[in-house]
Amino acid sequence: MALFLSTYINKLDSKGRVSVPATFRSSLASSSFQGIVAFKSKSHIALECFGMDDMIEISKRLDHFDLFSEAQDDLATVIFAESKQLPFDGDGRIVLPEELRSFCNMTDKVAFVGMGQKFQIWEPEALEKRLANARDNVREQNLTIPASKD
Amino acid sequence: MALFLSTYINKLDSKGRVSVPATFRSSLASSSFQGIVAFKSKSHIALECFGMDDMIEISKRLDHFDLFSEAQDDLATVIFAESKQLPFDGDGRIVLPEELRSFCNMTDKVAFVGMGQKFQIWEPEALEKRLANARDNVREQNLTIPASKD
DNA sequence: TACAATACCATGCTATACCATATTATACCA
DNA sequence: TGGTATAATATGGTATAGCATGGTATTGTA
Repeated sequence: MALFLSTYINKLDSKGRVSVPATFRSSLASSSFQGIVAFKSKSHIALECFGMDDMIEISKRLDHFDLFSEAQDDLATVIFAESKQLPFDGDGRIVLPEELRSFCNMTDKVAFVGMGQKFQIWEPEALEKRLANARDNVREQNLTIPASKD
Repeated sequence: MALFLSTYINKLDSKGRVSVPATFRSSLASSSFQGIVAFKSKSHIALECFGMDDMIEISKRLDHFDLFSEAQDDLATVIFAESKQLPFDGDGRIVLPEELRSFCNMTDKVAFVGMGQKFQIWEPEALEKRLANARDNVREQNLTIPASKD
């Protein structure tokens, strides 16, 4: 199973290209598509990123709804219509489309943030603020990780 | 497995021709028919599109209704009788028949909208409204992807 | 024979595949 | 433990192939 850890900051070139951290790429090596799938986060000014296999998994779960039901339609629209398929080039880079870059206010550098099964891409300064905020939330609410169900 | 992702806007020429996005075509490469199947959506001013292999799959699902029940008959009529088989030309284009274009109020551009196992074709401005609507529905009803059953 | 549908061809553009360099991290050896 | 060699990674630039698009020819049909 793919597991994305740690944070890496890489450079965005004039064409919107950026190297995906090598450790993230190796997590996706066995995927059916050499690249990532990205879409705008619903809760942050950032991009949510998955491997293609996870998107297929999501698609299968949606099959539990009736094919033309409203819920199925709304979810599929939000998730799939607004996502972008970003293939690796020969050197492990992706091209971040202008639309996604401007949504995140990205200029010359971006941060890849491991989140376990998925990862996010942030404008580095926005990420700093978010991290400080997340630390506060964890401290104030004494958030903990649930015990294993095994 | 074929998965349709993202949204692409392509030009409709004077003969009603339009390029199917290359990524969608490659999802259909292994299909038994080189082209798509399209029919008018029941819930939107848009076209629902599948590969031929998925139409066969839908047909199997309909078998779960009683063979001569009203529901089965209605659905089968709407989906199969009113659907059009649109073959690719040598350059990966389809011809959208006048009847389907006018149903969607299409003029010079159309949007191909990935929905996972299917895709839709929209008049671009109508799509914008639909996207906003889908986002609202998901937020208001707290729709989420069902958890895995594993 | 006239019309419409479809197959075929031609072109500009853009995405991406390729190559070349710089930089960093790692491994090896003293 | 420290320094150096080496390999992997990140980055920058260029060439090319594929794609979207426009047009023409040919076939079938009424």
